[in-house]
Amino acid sequence: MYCEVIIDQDAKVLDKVFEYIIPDGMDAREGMRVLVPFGSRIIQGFIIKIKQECNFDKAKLKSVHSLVDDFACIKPEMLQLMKFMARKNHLTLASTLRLFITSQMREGKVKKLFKNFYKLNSAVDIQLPKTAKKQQQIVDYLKAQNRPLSAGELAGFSASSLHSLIDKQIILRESIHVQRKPFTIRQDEHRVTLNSDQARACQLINGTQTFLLHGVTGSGKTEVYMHLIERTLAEGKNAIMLVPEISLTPQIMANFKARFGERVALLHSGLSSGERFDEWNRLFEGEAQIAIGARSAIFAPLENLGIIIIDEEHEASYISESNPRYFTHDVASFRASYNKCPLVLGSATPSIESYEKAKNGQYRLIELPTRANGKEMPPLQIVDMMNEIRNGNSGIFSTQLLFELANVIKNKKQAMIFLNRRGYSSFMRCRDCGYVAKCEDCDVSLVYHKEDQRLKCHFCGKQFKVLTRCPKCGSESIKQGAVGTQQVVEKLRELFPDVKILRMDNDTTATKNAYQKILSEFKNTLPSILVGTQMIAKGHDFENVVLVGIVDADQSLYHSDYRSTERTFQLITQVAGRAGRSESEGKVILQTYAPRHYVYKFAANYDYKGFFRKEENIRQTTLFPPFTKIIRILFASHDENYVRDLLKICYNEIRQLKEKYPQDFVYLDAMKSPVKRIADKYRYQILMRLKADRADQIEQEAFDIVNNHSKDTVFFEVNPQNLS
DNA sequence: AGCACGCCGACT
DNA sequence: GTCGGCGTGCTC
Repeated sequence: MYCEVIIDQDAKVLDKVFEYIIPDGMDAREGMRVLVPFGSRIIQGFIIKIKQECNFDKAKLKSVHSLVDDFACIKPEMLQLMKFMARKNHLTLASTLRLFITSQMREGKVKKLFKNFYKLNSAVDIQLPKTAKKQQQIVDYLKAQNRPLSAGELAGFSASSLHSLIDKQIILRESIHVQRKPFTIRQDEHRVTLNSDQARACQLINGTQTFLLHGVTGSGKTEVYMHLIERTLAEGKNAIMLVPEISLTPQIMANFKARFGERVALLHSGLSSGERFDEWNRLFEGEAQIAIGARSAIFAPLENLGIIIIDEEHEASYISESNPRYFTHDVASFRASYNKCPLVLGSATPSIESYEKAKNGQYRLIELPTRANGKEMPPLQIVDMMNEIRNGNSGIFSTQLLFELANVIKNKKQAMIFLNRRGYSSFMRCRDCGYVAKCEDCDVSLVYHKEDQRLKCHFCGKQFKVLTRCPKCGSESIKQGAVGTQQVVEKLRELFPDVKILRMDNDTTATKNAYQKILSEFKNTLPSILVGTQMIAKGHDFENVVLVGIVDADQSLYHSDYRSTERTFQLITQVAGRAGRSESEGKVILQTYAPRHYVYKFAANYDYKGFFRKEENIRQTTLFPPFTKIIRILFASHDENYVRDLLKICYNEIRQLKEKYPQDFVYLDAMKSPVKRIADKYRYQILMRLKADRADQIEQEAFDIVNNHSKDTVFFEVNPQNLS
């Protein structure tokens, strides 16, 4: 017997099938991990097929060295998914396979947690010399406890006394597999009866379709999900639910634990690798039937799926932008159709792509048009900052926002200030010669962080000393550009010196529990103001928050990205939802320098459909996704001449492709990347836009061209999220 | 990725 | 004469 093996190394040249002989008597099955001789060493691989014949020269074939496990860790569905994903996203098979298992299942870095327990050997009489006092203490302690104790529980005694007792066989050591218990918060379950919209949604969701559940903020989508999962379990099937990483808060997890107890496995980034493995294993062995987690939980090792749910489906985090690049929606849709189960995409502000699919019938649209608590969304006021400047106010805050902030403080309530830029200010610029401080490896402006007096590169993380004089012209008049969260906090502290002002962004939540600490501090202080980036936009409901201020709404608008308007709309809707969650009246103030932009008109009325129609129309006339496909081929290398030549060669061949399909190309050009250098690699790119009908075929041909010339300096990206 | 093989410079 | 630099090419 022979087998096809994928080597667990992701160099592109190794991304092919290698054949091996299965030795007689070896119980090798498809999906198993194996060790195989490879060149002069022995490495790990995966059997993806077992067969009677082989294609390779039999004389050169080697035999499988050994099996790593006694089970197939990759199930048949996942082997098919591997092929699908690798083809669709131009990935190596090995890097795809690796998504399906936990990291420590590589390199035999082992698996189940075994802990040593110690107990008295009942078969021998305990006779200790009187001098061995320490040893006697251990024996007495074990007698008193009358159960096996772990090393931790015996930590009060010295290891050497324990070891001599083991040598004398008075104490026996045994290794017991223990389950790591990553989650302990308990919460009482509160079950809500579904309202008629929710009940109707649950009834409609069935069969093998994809459903787009468009529910306004606070319409109770989570209740629908819980109900659907409950129903799925009752049918004896399993469920996957994906949520954005940032909404994997303890509160949400506690809700699901309360409802489903041990049947749910939670996969989130806070888990240690050991905990992660145990949760994975509970799913693999069928002990848990529900997988809840961020993006990667879509690969949960569950069979017999009865439903897949993607909450907040518009979130960018569902698109993997690095290493194995993939779209979670594609994977979910593959698994749903393999398991013949429904796929539910839920959002208050669906992505334009998804809503378009619902509109043309690929998805079935289900709406939850009313808020479960019957309250209206808080009124949203747009403040024209140009007007403020004309009236002599060039500060960060408008008079309206300051007025409302003062009100909040007077009434001992809370406010949230949202600003999507961390740091103190965006860049340092010389007033005299216009010099802007840039990272020496990345060709991007450095961001000024006042607290630690550093200039930081948000691309590569490098830090630099603050400039006191311009390195170019020597002038000392160096000025800061647009404001960041640090500066907002500083200004607020000046304005309201007695009020607690907290900041939450990537910088203040770097340590493990900082996130929770900031939130609970905010919650317990009245009055108080929380300043933050995207992070504060999600999930947390604070009943005393009566004001939300969006300081510079335009910020996400000016990314050279076709999705920036859509994102701005989603962000505003989400942030606005933080105000007025409770009895007290809420209010949202949005500051902008472009008050006439259509996104604000629709956002102010929470008019998703109106926004969709406008945005759809724009994308259609300007030929952007979902009406076209954008392909970006990035070439990056330390050697600038090399990339430039490579780019030229590939570009010429792709131009011939354009001549072959002249009516399908909307755009084609080659250029330097917007960020010309990252981590000292020079970046060039080919950009193309293809009409949807034949895009897949042309994409493949373009990929083959590029892949022929270079296998490791090229990055092939479809509809990339950011074009740096 | 790793590792062997291979073909040129300065060293106990 | 040899040790060792890293370019090239192969791994079932």
